[in-house]
Amino acid sequence: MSSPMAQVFGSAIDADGCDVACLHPDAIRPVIGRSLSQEGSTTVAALFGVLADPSRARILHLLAIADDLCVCDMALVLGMSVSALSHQLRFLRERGAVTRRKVGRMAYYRLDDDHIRRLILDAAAHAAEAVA
Amino acid sequence: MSSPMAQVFGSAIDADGCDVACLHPDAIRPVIGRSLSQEGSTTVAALFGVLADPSRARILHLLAIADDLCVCDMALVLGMSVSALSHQLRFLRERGAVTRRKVGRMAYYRLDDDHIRRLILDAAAHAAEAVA
DNA sequence: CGTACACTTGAGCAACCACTCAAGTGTCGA
DNA sequence: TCGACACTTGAGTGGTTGCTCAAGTGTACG
Repeated sequence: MSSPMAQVFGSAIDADGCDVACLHPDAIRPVIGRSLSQEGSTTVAALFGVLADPSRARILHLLAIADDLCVCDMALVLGMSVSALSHQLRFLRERGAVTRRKVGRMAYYRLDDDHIRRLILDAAAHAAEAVA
Repeated sequence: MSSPMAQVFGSAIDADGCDVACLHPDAIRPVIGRSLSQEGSTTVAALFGVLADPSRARILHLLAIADDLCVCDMALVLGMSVSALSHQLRFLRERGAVTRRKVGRMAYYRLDDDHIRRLILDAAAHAAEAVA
């Protein structure tokens, strides 16, 4: 197996075979082998996919500014059904974005991914700027 | 109309009405009015939606490490059909992520959003780390 | 016990998405 | 002027997704 880099970055074509078909060998030679691999792109897309839905963006932003919230309170603040919320929280939990703490019949969710916290807070600030 | 902040951040419920129905008034009062609005969440989701597809992630990453590439060369490097690529490039162009420069019968695309450039490069590096 | 409650889950459905295929536009060279 | 070429576009399609609705799980409390 090759290095970790080669697993995420890599190309389907080899550098030598290129010169035959491509139009601008000089333009593409420097990037051959440095582009995102299929596998790497799937990982990247999955990360952004977590944030690429309005409901999930609101859930994650809410958890980013509050520490710990139960499903019922989140549903109230966000104005969405408990069922829809639970489905999304399951999705987020399976991807490691949030964790659940059960107390009696309640479930408290917490944002558990600093990368995602940074992304959502940054994007929300960006969106506020764009409106201004 | 209210301030730009209130357009992006805001809530469907008012702070006073909460105390009746919610389970943890103290937990949610601090976040009332600070959560992402429907409109803000749509903007945020649209931004991440651009990056939430493996093919688009590879296209954008390729353009992030190369200045300027024609469709044909991109198709070769990425190993995808020219038609599929053109559809995605149209999508990216409509959202302002890339710009097109036409020279004769060729079209050169360039990444034209620094926010997206930072996001894709950061995420790709992150993915490489995760594999290691 | 038994009911109420907080949450979860499965089925089903309408909307969306990324692709292929085929046809179309505009440019270049012979 | 003709054909090859680089790219675009529209139609169609299989797959995914985010929701609702209804049923189910487990806990608390009388």
